Amino acid sequence: MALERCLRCGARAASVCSAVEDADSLAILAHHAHGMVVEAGQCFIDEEEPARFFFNVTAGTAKLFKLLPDGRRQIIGFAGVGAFLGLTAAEHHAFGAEAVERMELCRFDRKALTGFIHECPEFEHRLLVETTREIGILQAQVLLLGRKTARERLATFLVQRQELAHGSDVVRLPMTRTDIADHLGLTIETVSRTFGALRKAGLIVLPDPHSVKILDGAALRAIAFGEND
Amino acid sequence: MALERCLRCGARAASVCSAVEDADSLAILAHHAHGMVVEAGQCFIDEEEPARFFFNVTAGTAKLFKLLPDGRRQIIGFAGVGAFLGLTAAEHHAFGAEAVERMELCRFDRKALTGFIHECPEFEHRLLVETTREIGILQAQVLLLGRKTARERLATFLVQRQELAHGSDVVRLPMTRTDIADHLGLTIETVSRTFGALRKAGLIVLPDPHSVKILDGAALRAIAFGEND
DNA sequence: CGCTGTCTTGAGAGTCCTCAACCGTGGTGG
DNA sequence: CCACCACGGTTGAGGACTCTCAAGACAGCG
Repeated sequence: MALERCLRCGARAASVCSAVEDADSLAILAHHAHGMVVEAGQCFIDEEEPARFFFNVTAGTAKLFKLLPDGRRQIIGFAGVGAFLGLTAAEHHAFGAEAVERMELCRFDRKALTGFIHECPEFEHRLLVETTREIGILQAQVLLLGRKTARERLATFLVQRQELAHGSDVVRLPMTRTDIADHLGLTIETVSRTFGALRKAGLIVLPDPHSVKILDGAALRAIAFGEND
Repeated sequence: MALERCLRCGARAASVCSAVEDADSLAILAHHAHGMVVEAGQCFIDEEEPARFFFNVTAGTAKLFKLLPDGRRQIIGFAGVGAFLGLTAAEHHAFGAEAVERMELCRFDRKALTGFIHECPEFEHRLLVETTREIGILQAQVLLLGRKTARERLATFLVQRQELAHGSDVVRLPMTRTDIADHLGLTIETVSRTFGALRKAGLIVLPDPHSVKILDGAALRAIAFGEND
């Protein structure tokens, strides 16, 4: 039954759902959950679209983006396992979402879940913690885009990715160079050149375009935090 | 008594406090509130400082900023009447706050208010709405910093300021050119030149450095949203 | 084997930054 | 009363970082 799926969910520990502990409430939550798969490159939230669903990422990675009429794109962030998407102050989404790699999602009807949230203070509390954390991440991104150089931006990105990988030396980058560029407010060429510069400086190795081996994490962090050029 | 002060508070309608409606809860909230005045230029939150207090802005405007070790500054946003400051996922503040003009604040002890919030679901719900709104604002700022030109950034800023002024043609800018530059990821010279360019184009008039009269709001919005050059 | 898509690398251009001078206002004090 | 200074803002000239345009390398795939 549905409840079992939630209990066995690999993303449960990382997600807001872990706030729901008692079996009755979890049964209700499970009842509203609809599992789905999204293939790489597929869009599952359209910017400006009415916000009908919430999504919980249970596998894979998504890119969240905003577009300008002439096609310029800014990737607001990447959503990995445990991310909760679709909360919005307005009645429509303020950004689009597209799978970077094959994803598994848990979809909730927005109206139904909104009612459930109101009756489950622990869930709402956990959401508040998550939105607060998200604000901190976005503020850091604002600093990056407003005041950091290309080199500092890429170093920051790599440090963040390494933290997501629990400090492992080898970091996987499921997104393309274009995605990284649109995330860091740069062009694909500048991203590529800056990767090359970090490699030449002996800070990283690039076995292939979708993974990085970090040789000198301390130096990378120093660059990221603006402690030297 | 304290309750009366909350009930008569001019910022109440605009703030999260309006979520607390019943008298008993409001009395508890009022009991934790400590009114204070901060003069222009004074700092009331230091970056990295342990987060001991929440603040509710009841008058004036603050700038919220992050610094890099070499002095580069990014203004994350401006906090006006009704803004609730100090929510953080970590135990210390991730940004500093300084009064742009004389301010009045309502200060709450973080631990005490956190306890209150847990017992007042309406308050927590309202905080979630506000943090969600804040996320939307920050995402728009990320788009601005990552992908907009200087002209588009300043136009966006003026449009936002006009909305805060309820659409009035004459918009007050309490902050300095340096503050605007640090908010838009530009230099003071570029801000000044871009103001000049918008003035020459007949879109705005600058009676003095701290106010703008908007002559062609539609054109300004078109520039802001990237619908033309 | 050619096609497609992604990434890399190079050369030149452009937007914005840096450095610098100048202007206007307000406050201070001789 | 006015010289002087501090501060914020404006304007100009030159430079730099990143972008644009372009070509080439490489892997995957029909």
